Amino acid sequence: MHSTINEDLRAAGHRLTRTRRAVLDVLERTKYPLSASELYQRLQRNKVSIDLVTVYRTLTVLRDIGLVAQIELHQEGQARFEIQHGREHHHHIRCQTCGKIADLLLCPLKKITAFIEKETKFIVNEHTLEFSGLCPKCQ
Amino acid sequence: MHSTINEDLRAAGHRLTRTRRAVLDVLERTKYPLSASELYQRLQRNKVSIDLVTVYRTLTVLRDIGLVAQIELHQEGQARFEIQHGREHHHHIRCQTCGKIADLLLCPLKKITAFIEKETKFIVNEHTLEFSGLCPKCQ
DNA sequence: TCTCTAATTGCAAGTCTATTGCAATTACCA
DNA sequence: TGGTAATTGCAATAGACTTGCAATTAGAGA
Repeated sequence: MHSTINEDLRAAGHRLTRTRRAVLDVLERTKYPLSASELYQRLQRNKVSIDLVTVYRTLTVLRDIGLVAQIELHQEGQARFEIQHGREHHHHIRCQTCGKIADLLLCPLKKITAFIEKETKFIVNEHTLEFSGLCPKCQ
Repeated sequence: MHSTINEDLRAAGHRLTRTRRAVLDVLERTKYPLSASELYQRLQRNKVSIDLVTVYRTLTVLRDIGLVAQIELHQEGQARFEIQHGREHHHHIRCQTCGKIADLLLCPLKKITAFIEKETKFIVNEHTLEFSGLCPKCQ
């Protein structure tokens, strides 16, 4: 598992350091996308001393080579990150009251993307699709 | 047209001031969503002297009563605002190279929302759907 | 029209997320 | 083992957005 991650990093001229492993470990153990500062706090709790700046830089590298996905939820004011490597493309829903984030294991946008490309003459490379509402507990 | 806007404001305990009219005017004349600072610059160009803080506060009020929509595009790092009043619900596509933003006059999410509500037991109140890619000129 | 109150605004300062410069450290290939 | 490039921490900075507060303004009622 980590061997592929290592290869992906090296292919982009990067190294799989202790720091990066620690960041990936936290992300792999968390079932929802984390912000940089949440990630930093969890590292501290695990007695892993990594500067917040390094967390940001690590997330940027991991995102740029596609191991990690950057997610922006409506009006949250901060980016979140989750492991992408080995996971299906998916989206999220967030509770407007308690902030709980759940995965949506679907993406209904393939046909729509083709339609948009025809209509707008854009080439579509990415899309963002996030829902918000009230989770069962907060209703 | 402005009469309804006025009523909406008053219903929420607000006033339609010269300042708010100026902000709405700029938004109405612009065919794509503006950030607070872009809006501020346009006001200055029009010799309308409104503090940037007031622009932020105005946009918050207009958004909260539903006259204006707040849009967040992937990795832009700033919110954008556009007139919602009298317009169809729609989404956007943004060029990753030149930043051009185009409207997509469609929303494919009604059925999907019903499905998500059934699957997750969330009540869905909002969704964000934005695309990015390359516009015809930048391909 | 005048007055009074609450909403609005500008200015200064502050908060929070994220980035950059630079020197010290570390990884790893030859 | 040495040399070089990547990585990291620390300090400073940038940028979006918010808050406190005093001054101004709108407009409802007298």
